[in-house]
Amino acid sequence: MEGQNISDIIEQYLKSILADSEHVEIRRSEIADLFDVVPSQINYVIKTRFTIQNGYLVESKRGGGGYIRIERVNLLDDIDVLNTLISVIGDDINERDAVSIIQTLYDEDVISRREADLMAVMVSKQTLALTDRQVADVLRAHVLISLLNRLRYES
Amino acid sequence: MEGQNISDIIEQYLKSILADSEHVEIRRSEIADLFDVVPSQINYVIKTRFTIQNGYLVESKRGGGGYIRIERVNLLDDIDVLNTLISVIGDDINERDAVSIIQTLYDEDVISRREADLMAVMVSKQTLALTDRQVADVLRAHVLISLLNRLRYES
DNA sequence: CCATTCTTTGACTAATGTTGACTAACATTA
DNA sequence: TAATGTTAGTCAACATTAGTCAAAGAATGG
Repeated sequence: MEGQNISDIIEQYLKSILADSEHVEIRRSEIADLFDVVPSQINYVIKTRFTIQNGYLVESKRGGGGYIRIERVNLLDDIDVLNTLISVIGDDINERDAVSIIQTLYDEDVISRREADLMAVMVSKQTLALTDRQVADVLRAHVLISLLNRLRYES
Repeated sequence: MEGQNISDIIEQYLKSILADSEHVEIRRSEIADLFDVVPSQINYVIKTRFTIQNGYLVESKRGGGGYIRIERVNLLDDIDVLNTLISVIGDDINERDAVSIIQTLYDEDVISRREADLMAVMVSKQTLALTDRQVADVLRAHVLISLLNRLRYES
């Protein structure tokens, strides 16, 4: 079932630590050595198995004393709303549609008036001032999806 | 726990003093000796961790009796925080400095934790995913200034 | 058996930290 | 005032981590 491949084994290892602790902090090369894989495989495991959809937050730092930290977070009840809205966004979105999504979030009490205002500023044409409107639409979609993903959990 | 590298440890040391006092005045070589690093590492720590974006002012003097003085500034007391921070941003800004500014806004009770989190998402590299990093830095400055300006209204 | 998806690998890139040689500013003393 | 000593500042080389990406290999489903 599980544990067929090394990625699954590493996943289980990390999750066994996360069963007791709210977070786990690793040195990438150490875990890679422990399981005798190349360091980038750790990135693969994290990218495929410790996503925000699964309730995990990942942060890292490079350089001396660098680390990768995985944190377990509480997903909120608004998941369905958020999933629906994210699926609506697609690869690009114009300002009008973006604002209507933000309005929906406010109507559904997912965000406050002030948060809605900040988000609206963020997706406005004026803020995303780029010469290429297509690029701006793509970027706006990026921004919105990032924000919605952030709303999935609370810290 | 963080602070695996010596720069983090020195940062924590200085901040522990600043927790009680409005300022800390050091002799560079003494701190360098204390932590067994070269003197210029102290400059590195200050340059990366005690910037105005972080709410600190640094002044120093060379020659006999020289010193480095780090002061915690209360941006709210002085002038308008927002104006101060906006003037600091300039034409472009990297993610690190942007996050420092957002952190300062939170420290100064201008924004809530959640608003800070959302703003951090907005200025993150991942969100502002552009091929050209320079363009991303310019856009980030634009975004931050737009957000700060929005914080002026209502309240 | 083929096509598709998932996993593994490593070369290259990026970010951050550490070090030391050299420079600049200031103070003291001759 | 000039010379010397005592500090801090700058900068570039080097060191130490993690991230990206695409190609190759393995597993899976039809």
